[in-house]
Amino acid sequence: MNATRDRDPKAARRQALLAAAREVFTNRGYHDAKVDDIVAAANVAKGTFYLYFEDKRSVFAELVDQVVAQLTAAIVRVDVDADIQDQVRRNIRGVIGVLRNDPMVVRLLLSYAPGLDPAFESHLRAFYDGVKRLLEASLLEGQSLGIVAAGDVRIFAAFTIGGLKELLLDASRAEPGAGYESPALEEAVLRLLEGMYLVVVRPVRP
Amino acid sequence: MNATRDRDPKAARRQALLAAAREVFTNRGYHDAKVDDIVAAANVAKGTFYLYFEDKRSVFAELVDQVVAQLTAAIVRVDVDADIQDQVRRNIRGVIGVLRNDPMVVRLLLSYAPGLDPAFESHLRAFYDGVKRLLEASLLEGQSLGIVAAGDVRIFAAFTIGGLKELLLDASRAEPGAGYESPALEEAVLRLLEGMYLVVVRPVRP
Amino acid sequence: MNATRDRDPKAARRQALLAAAREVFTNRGYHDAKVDDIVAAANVAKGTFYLYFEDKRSVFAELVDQVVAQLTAAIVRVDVDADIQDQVRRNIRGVIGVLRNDPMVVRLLLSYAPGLDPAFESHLRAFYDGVKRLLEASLLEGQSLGIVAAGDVRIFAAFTIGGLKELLLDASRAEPGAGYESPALEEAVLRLLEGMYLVVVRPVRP
Amino acid sequence: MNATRDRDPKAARRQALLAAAREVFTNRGYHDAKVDDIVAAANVAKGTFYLYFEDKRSVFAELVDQVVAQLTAAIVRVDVDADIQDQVRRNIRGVIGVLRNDPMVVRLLLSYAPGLDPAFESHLRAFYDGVKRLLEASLLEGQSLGIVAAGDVRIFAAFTIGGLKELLLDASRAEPGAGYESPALEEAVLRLLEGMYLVVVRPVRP
DNA sequence: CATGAATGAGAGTTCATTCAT
DNA sequence: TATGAATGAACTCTCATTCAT
Repeated sequence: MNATRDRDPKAARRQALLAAAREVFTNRGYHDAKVDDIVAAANVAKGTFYLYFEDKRSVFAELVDQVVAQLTAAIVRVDVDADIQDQVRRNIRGVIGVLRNDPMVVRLLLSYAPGLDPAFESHLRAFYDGVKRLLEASLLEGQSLGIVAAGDVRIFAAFTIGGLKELLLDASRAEPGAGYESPALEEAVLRLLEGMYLVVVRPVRP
Repeated sequence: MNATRDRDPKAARRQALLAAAREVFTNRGYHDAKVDDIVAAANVAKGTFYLYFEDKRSVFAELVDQVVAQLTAAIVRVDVDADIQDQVRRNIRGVIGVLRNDPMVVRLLLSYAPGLDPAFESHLRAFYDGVKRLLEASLLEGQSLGIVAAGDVRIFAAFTIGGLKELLLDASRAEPGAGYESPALEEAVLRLLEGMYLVVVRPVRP
Repeated sequence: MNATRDRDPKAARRQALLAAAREVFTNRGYHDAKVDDIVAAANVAKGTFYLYFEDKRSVFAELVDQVVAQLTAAIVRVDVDADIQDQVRRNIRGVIGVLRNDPMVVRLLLSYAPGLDPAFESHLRAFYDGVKRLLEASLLEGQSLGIVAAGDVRIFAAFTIGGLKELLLDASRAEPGAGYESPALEEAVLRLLEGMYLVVVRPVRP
Repeated sequence: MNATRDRDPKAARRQALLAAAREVFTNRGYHDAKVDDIVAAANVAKGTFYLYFEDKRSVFAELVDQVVAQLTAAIVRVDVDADIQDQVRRNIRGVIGVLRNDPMVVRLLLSYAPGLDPAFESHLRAFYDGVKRLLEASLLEGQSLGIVAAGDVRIFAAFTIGGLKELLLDASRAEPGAGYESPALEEAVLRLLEGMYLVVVRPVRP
């Protein structure tokens, strides 16, 4: 797993810088994180940073992209011929897993903060919009199949995403043992979604 | 109504600066908003700014406090002896009203951006925590009264707040006529909450 | 003459910075002149520099423009109905006067150095091209009037301009009393031009 | 012809670097030419550059020295017992030939730019001074022989050198066919010099 | 000899804050 | 009280040079 890191020193440096940047961005936020902090955390000289990244913005963008990729991989389209609840639960579990795996990402994604950086904002917005559209499409399909309640899917999607973000942010801040353990969280989210719009009982198939 | 503004020129300046700051923060975000922009929008000299506010951070904090006050005023504790649904609806309407009244506040609150400024972050966090605790307490009480479903109230509260934020952010960005009009929104949110945890006896329809 | 400097403190600062910049650019050249040097020479803080000038390049451009304006004012179009030699001599005297008045300008104009700064180079080139075109046009007209010898006016113009630049650069470096005094210089240049292409004997007027 | 390059790989590298440097300096100017550009053009690693040259400045100095050597070789002392005009013409042709042979040298020499680098400036100045002194000496001798008109030889020399530089710079920028072909240029320059100070007995035309 | 990753001293520029008028 | 010119610390990014491999 660490083959890359061990064998390819260049990739290792890159990883070290990314890790340092993630650390610093997480603790200080984008603007308060200075390139000096990042290189200090990575134990390299300042110039080295610019050997691996175009500029400060681009490291941040790369970190966001990593999370996006993980989330994209974690979400699968629901197959209506299989067990719906199980798939929804799996998606929930996947998303929670990605976000909890490393508390930094939640805060990162929460740094939506309009005006961070015009170029960067569109980057992050694009991701959210993508997820939202994906969810909306799924909900629409679900409605036509009778497994999602009637209602404005945009509202369902926005509420779901916002709720999840906030919930996971709380979870990321909670001490272990505070009842935010993953399986319980999954169950709770599933319940909420069921209450909101999911029609749990599988439609009878002829 | 404009008594303050007309009679007390000092307070008027303060208000003008606050309004200008709100405008600029809304359009540019906290970091990209320069004190120069604010004083330009307020038509005052730069030094004047520092006669009314400690520093840039403190204007922002004050704007947040204003919203907090409005929200606090908009939310009333549910009286279980009166019509529950009606009161919940009124609270929803109040919150939506405050936030939609001026799209800036949503973005403002969304500028949570950890690390904006250590001192400031705690300020904003304190507000959220306050709202969250208020909601949690209400839900707890509701549970004991049987009008809120069983479950972890922290999860209910977090999900509700996050969902509302996201939803209202979408609404603030939507064109008029896109179906995000207030009454419809209220209704939709009420339905969602009902599904999630509210046990509401639907008024009997003739 | 110093009314502006005395009465308008803002203009005075600007002048002080321009003077400091001229000094520093002259002694160190464009690239080696640091903004730090300029503000040190002007006895102001670094930030002050940027209150009066967009950036380093623009001070330099302004200095060049000053010289260009002086030169433009010093050169008058030759009126063929008046004493030609006298007018040519006056132009020579004017140009020499401007350039000698302050040795810095010669070095400044010699800093043509391709690649100084793409944006700046075109600026300086435009000036040279303008002067060259003006001279070419005058020579062409002179040829049609029989007061300029036959030949390629572009070559005449280029040689004249280059020769003058080099000569005045030498003069700017020479100690006083080395024989580069203005009247002698004027006479010598006039002789050179006469030899090169000027037909000195005024055409007989009918 | 390529003996050096073929047999001595070390010298070949050196030549490749010099050629690359000349190319890059020509296109970008001294300051805008980065060592990275040079090694990229030479297809060598960055460190290699420093195996062959002390630093960036010294490559530039060496290039200047090359031109100096070529020019020195191209200029022959005029033998007053032989055909004067012919020898002068040959010298002009030689100088033009060297400079036109490769347009880079003209721009290079024009990059005089005072303040490029204190140490470097004196280098380039020394060359100019050398050429100027050589020309002055020749002119002085010519005057004593009655083939150069009376006048300040420093002025003759400076004007000649500056004129030639400017003229050849123009020529280096002109499209082919614009009338700047070498023989015509030679002839024109000769005419100019004759007019300025050369006392030449025109060959009798039958 | 060759490499090219690493270095780090600086450069230009910004902007929240101060303070003499 | 109001002004706005002045400040200067701080930041991002560059690039000639070094040196371990």
